[in-house]
This record gives sequence, structure tokens and C-alpha cells, in this order.
Amino acid sequence: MKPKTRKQQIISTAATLFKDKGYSAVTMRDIATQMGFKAASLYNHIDSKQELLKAVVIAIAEAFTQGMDTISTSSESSISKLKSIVALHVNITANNTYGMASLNNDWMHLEGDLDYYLKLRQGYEANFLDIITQGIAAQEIKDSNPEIIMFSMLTTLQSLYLWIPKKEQLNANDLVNNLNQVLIEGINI
Amino acid sequence: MKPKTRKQQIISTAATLFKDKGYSAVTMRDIATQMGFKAASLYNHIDSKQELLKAVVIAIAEAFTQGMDTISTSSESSISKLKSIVALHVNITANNTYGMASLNNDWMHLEGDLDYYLKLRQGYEANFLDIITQGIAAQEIKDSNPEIIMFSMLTTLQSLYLWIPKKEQLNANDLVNNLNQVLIEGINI
DNA sequence: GTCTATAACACGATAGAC
DNA sequence: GTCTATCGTGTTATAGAC
Repeated sequence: MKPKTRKQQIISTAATLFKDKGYSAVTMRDIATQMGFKAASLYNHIDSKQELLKAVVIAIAEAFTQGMDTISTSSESSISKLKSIVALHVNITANNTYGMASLNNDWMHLEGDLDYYLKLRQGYEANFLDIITQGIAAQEIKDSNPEIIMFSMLTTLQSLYLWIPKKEQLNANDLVNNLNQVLIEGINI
Repeated sequence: MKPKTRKQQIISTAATLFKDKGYSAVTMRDIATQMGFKAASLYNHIDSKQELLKAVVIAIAEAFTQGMDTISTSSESSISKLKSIVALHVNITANNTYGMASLNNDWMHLEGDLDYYLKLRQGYEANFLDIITQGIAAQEIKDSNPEIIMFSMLTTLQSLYLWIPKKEQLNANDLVNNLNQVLIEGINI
């Protein structure tokens, strides 16, 4: 176990509360109570509530960008790259279920870093779409609307944070395999 | 065009703002400014901010419950029922893109009606899962984990509110057909 | 039916004692 | 490093004039 600094503990606590109620509905008093002390004491470790949101959201967004860069520049087949994307989402989400809620639902409350976040997200989605269009061109993937394919996969993957905590008996590898089957091969016989 | 009452106009305005910032971050001043008058004047038409959230969320939740009841008690095949569920989501979302955001992200801020909302949601998901398990038993649907199949379809359908407004050139029928193909038949060749 | 004014309270953040 | 006390501001909602 890595020893968490007090600041990291506060960020984690904030993330769990952001997941339950959203950034705007969580107060510094909520976070402090959960930590076991008073709101004013938080400011010995952090500068502002906004800093907490930034720490939660930007770290995950950068992890996705880095993972996607590795996948998109690899020499795998397109289907294989899509399976790597599924694994990327499962792994990041399993290690950070709370932060994923803010990434999905509270990014618009970023103040100074909103543009940076949007740039990361745009780059991620552009790479995702490229993989799909290349797969269609290579006749690995059905010639459906590539944006609908990406939308369908991505929204499912982005929602994993709601589901993984409820299904802990399912290990990460099984989940990746099941999702690959459903998302790529479909469900009809 | 149906003539909207002032109260309905306020609810619609609130829903569009809830979509952009979330219920907690939207103030009565925001809603009033958007309507063109002062916050105090809102209270001539509505009782509270909470009433606005309830009006937005419960109406859509009941529409889904009613649609699902019709589908689940019909005599269609399971695959056919799943396609009807896709159409149900596309139709409700196309007519209420703003409210869908609150249904997905702000339901936890319902106060008096939280239990009722949860009951509706639980019933909807139970019917959805039944259709899938019956389809597997009838060998219409692949014998994958039924919860993962439902999760995958449902999260995509719940996220349509983010996507439909950006793709207005795609009509509803085309979208239903494309989603059916991707969600049910898969994407690989 | 909208306005101004304001009540009553919660919010993020700071000051300074210990 | 946590506390109490508090500042300045923003919040939902109400009262009463017009």
C-alpha cells in the first residue's frame, strides 16, 4: 500500500462525495466532517475547493490520453485496439471509481483548466474515431456510422464507474472479456 | 404547437439550465434571468426550486415506465422487444433532451419523491433484465452475462441526450436503425 | 404578475489563538 | 495542524408596494 499524504486523502474523500452529490452540492464542511475535522483545517492542506476538482478530473483525463496514445500508435489490428480501449477503461475505472463520476458529470465546473480538459477529451475522441474508421476501411469493422459505433462504446465505458462497485465478484479480466463480446460481437444469435 | 403555460415555460427553462450546470449549480436567479424577470416573480407560478426538479424528473421516469410496461407485456420476440426499447429511448429523448440530463444526473437531489423515483427505476430495469433473460432462454440472444448486456444497452440509451442535439441531420428512424444494428448485431465482420 | 427589499441561512475562505 | 470566530457573499424564499 502506498502511504497517502493528507492532501491525497482529502482529494480522495472529496471524490467520493462528488460522486454521490456532484461537485456543486458538496460543501467544504461535508469534506471536513468526513475527514474528522473542521472545514477551516482543510485550508492548511489545500488552497481551494476548485483545486480538489482539478486534482480529481485532470489526473484521470491525462491517464486516458496517455493510454489512448499508446494504443493508437501501436501496430495492432483495429479490433484489437478497440479491445485495448475497453481494457484501458476497465483498469482506470477500477482504480478510480469515484473520480470517474466527476470526469463525466462535473468537468464543466472546472474554472482555469476547462480548456485544457476539453483539449484532452477532444484528442481522445478523435483517436477513438480514427481507429474505427481505419477498421472500416480495412474491412475489420462493419460499415455502420462510425460516430454511432464510437458513441455506443464510449458511453458504456464511461458509465462503468456506476457498475463496477456493485459487481465486485466479477474480476477485471472477466469484465473486459464480457464487454468485448457484447460491444464488438453483438448479442443476437 | 401546444400553448405552454407560464409554469411549463419555467420548467422547460429550468431543465435546459439543469442540463448545462446540474441542479445544484443553477440558481433561481439564473432561471428568472433566462425568463426575462426577477427571481422573486418565479414564486407567483411555482412553489420551490425542488418542485421544478420533480416536474422534470418524475414526468420522464413515468413515461419510461409506461412505455416499458407496454413493451414487456406485448407478444413480440425478445429481440423485437429490445428494438422497441431502443425506439422508446430515442423518442422520449428526442422530445426531452434537457430533462434527460436531470433524470440521469440529478435524481439524487429529489427530496420527497426520491423513493418513488427509485421504485420506478427499479421496475424499469427489472423488466429490461427479464426481456434479456427470456431471450437467452429462447435462444434468440447469446448466452452472455445478462446484466452486462442490459448495462451496455442501457448506458448507451441513457446517454443519447448528449448526442441527439448535436446530430440533428440524423432523423429518429435512422438513429433507431443504426443503434439497433450496433447494439444488437455488433460491429465486427 | 412583476417589482424592490429583506429575512434567514449556508457557502467558501481567512485570521489568529492554542 | 486543528480549533473558534467571523467576514463577505450568495442562496431560497417571503412581504408588501405597484
